[in-house]
Amino acid sequence: MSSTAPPPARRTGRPRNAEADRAILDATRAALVELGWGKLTLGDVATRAGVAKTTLYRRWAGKNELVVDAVAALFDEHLELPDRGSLQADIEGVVLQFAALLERPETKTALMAVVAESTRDDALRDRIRSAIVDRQKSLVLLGRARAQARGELPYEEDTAAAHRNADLIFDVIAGAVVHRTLVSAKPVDPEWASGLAGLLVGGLASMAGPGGQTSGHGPASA
Amino acid sequence: MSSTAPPPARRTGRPRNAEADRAILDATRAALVELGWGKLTLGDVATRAGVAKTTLYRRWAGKNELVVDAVAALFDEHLELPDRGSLQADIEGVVLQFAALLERPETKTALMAVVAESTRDDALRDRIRSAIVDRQKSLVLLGRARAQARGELPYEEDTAAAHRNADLIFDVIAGAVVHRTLVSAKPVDPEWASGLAGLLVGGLASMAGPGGQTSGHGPASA
Amino acid sequence: MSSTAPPPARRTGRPRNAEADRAILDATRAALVELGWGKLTLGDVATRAGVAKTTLYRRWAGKNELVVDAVAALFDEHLELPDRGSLQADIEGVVLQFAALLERPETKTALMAVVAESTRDDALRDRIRSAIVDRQKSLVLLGRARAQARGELPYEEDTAAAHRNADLIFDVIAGAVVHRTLVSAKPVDPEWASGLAGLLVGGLASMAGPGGQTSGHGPASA
Amino acid sequence: MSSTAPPPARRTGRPRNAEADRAILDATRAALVELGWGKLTLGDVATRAGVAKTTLYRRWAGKNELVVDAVAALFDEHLELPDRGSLQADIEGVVLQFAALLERPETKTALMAVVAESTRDDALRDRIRSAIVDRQKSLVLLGRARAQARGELPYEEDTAAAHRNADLIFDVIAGAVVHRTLVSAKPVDPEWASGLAGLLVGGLASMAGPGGQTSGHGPASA
DNA sequence: TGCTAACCGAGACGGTACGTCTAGTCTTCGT
DNA sequence: ACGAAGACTAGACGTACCGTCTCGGTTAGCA
Repeated sequence: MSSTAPPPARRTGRPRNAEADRAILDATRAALVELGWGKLTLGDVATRAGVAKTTLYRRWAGKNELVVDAVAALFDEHLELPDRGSLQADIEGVVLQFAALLERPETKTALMAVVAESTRDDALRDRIRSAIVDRQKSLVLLGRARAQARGELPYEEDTAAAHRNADLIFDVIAGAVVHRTLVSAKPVDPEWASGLAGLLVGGLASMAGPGGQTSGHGPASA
Repeated sequence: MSSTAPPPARRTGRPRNAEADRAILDATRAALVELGWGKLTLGDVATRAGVAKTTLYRRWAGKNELVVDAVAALFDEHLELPDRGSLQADIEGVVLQFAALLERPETKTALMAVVAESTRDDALRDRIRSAIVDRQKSLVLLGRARAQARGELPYEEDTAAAHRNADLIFDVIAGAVVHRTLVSAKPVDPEWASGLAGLLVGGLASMAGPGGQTSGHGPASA
Repeated sequence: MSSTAPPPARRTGRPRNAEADRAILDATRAALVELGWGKLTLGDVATRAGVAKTTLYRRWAGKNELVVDAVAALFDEHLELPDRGSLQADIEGVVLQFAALLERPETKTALMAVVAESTRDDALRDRIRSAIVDRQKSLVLLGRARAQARGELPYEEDTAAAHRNADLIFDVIAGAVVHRTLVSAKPVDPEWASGLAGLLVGGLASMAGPGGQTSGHGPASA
Repeated sequence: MSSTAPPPARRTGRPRNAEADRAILDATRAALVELGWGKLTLGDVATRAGVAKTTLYRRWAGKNELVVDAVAALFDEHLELPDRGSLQADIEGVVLQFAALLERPETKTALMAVVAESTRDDALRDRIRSAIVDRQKSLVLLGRARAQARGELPYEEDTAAAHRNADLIFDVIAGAVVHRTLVSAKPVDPEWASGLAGLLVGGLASMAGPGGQTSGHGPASA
């Protein structure tokens, strides 16, 4: 999460001011909310943080890296998955939790901005994936494991298929929430979350039930 | 969809060069693919279009407006929904079609860029919605109507619930495709499309079958 | 004095609006006073004159020509030389008269502007000379003739020397007044005019008296 | 003479590159000769000087200030007054020296341009006065002191009158040379210089002789 | 205690693009 | 043919940030 290149164990000289890191990331988030990605300038971030521009460039390589780091921290804190007793409830929980995160202006702006930028920058995409996306995906895996333990879902024997399935569910949940929030610009309220969860639980059940195939070219409910 | 301020029927003075509009929008798309949103400069667009910068600023207020107009045209051409005989097949069709659109570099870059910018600009969001999103949503409505005609889905009596349901399906399909493409950065191939379609058809069936409830906190398939 | 190319007696088509010429020149002078040469724009002049830019360009070739024409008129009106009875008084008179002209903001600004431009444009310099300078020089010749008639100055026999002398006196008077007004930025009051006239009368007398030499490398009053 | 805001002894930050100042002023003079005031662009000056436009704007507020500084340097180097043994010869010397300076294309163009602009800008006029004019005036004072030491001119007792007198002589010399060069567009050759010097020496002698009055409304040679 | 290496702030540097403005030309309509 | 309106190309304007580079000064840890 921290800097681009973790300093290779310096031993001498004045150590870096640890407070500066925090001040810079805070300032980045604040500036992002006020100005948006396009108007965000590193000079302004430095001023807000009470730090010289040099200091900032000494620690991050550019705007992208800085903003990804600034946003990634938010995802660390706010994603967990308390066991709510059923797959339906667990899905509703994670949907609402993710939505709450996305409603925060800094998250919304920052996430879309870095994702947009990542369409042209593979390194940035990898960075986003490891810093943000993979953390969310683990929740999906956790939810599935719980549902399997409860007997709501069968244990998957084909490992590759299991992977594909988890990826699909993850893209559906995350994508739907993001699209609802940012594109449709409508609220993710409990009712909507329940609808989405119901759709998914129903779909998963139908796929698991009749023949257990997770993917196939034939009709799903034939 | 056309220019920012549709000229209010001027009657005097030299008329605007209609070719210029086309040249500018073409140049914008080309520059977008080569350079990406961040490096796109209006001066460069003007040069490519063989037009003075002034002409460009006379017709569009800024980068956002220009790019939205340049991109909106792409969405006009490529969205249709041939009847493939089943709900499952129709969904697969729309998913693959939308994915094909998103794979094109100019669409990918441009769409994400304007969406990102729209998180800070309500006018821009409305602009995107009317130019791009609403057109896609009509495909969802068409698909549902066909499925109902075929007997695959029941007719919804509660109009409000029907609306909510269509919105949900739309967010799920569009969101999942976008997330798969841009965030997960994996291909939307027929297999994945089939999986998604199967999940949705199953889910829709389960919601319609037992009690027809679109939202409920109880287990979906108990 | 009027347009750059005196229209060669057109006979067909709509005749030019004669009022427009006057309105444009008035607007030019007004704009010149308010904005100065550097900030004067032809578009602004056209607007002030209630005339299209095209009309303006059809009649004058550019900024220089327009401003010279606009300024030349001012010099027509204000130069005459009533006989005040002595060379000293006549010089004081012409000095004060010229100074009064230069104090007017439009004259000051305009004259310097076109003179400055003329350092790079020989055609413009000739234009200025015939329109403005030569008119003033005739006053010097008139004053000398009167002084000779009164017996204050001897008749010059060497015609070339007489010419040189008149040129010198003209440069001294005009130059001193301009320098006092524009560079030293101090008023040309009667006291100063008297001092200058006294200096010149004394100088002329000393040159005419001892040997009549207009040029000589020896001391003037030894 | 130096920069717009003589930096009040900054102590922090990277110090300014002293060579840049010289390169910019040199480039300004060169561009002025080639292009003239009207076509001179600061961007071009920056390019010629091998310097960024920003650097130029950081040190001078605009075209006027830059050109005044660029020209003022010439006056520093090229104006001095060697003692030539007599008032007549000293005046001839300063006239020829000043004329030589004015013949140089950059001086001619630049001086007239800034003087013209100064008719609308008091700050610019003060700048010109302190940077250029006052330096020339000191030569007049020096010449008078020498003439007084030689006994060619009496010592002035009335200090105010002495000031007025010096101002008059200065306006006459400078004004006559400028007018001859720029308006009459004729050369300042030794013959003309001698004529002007003779006129002045004679005038000064006549004013000093009879009654010593430097200014008066009565005839000068009564 | 003193050395020394890495830090820090400030701010100038060469660049690039911005969005605006003006010059001077061209095109259309209406008189 | 003219006048008015206004679009056109071309290019300078002065500003804002970029990311880099000197500076003079500070602050640890090792000797």
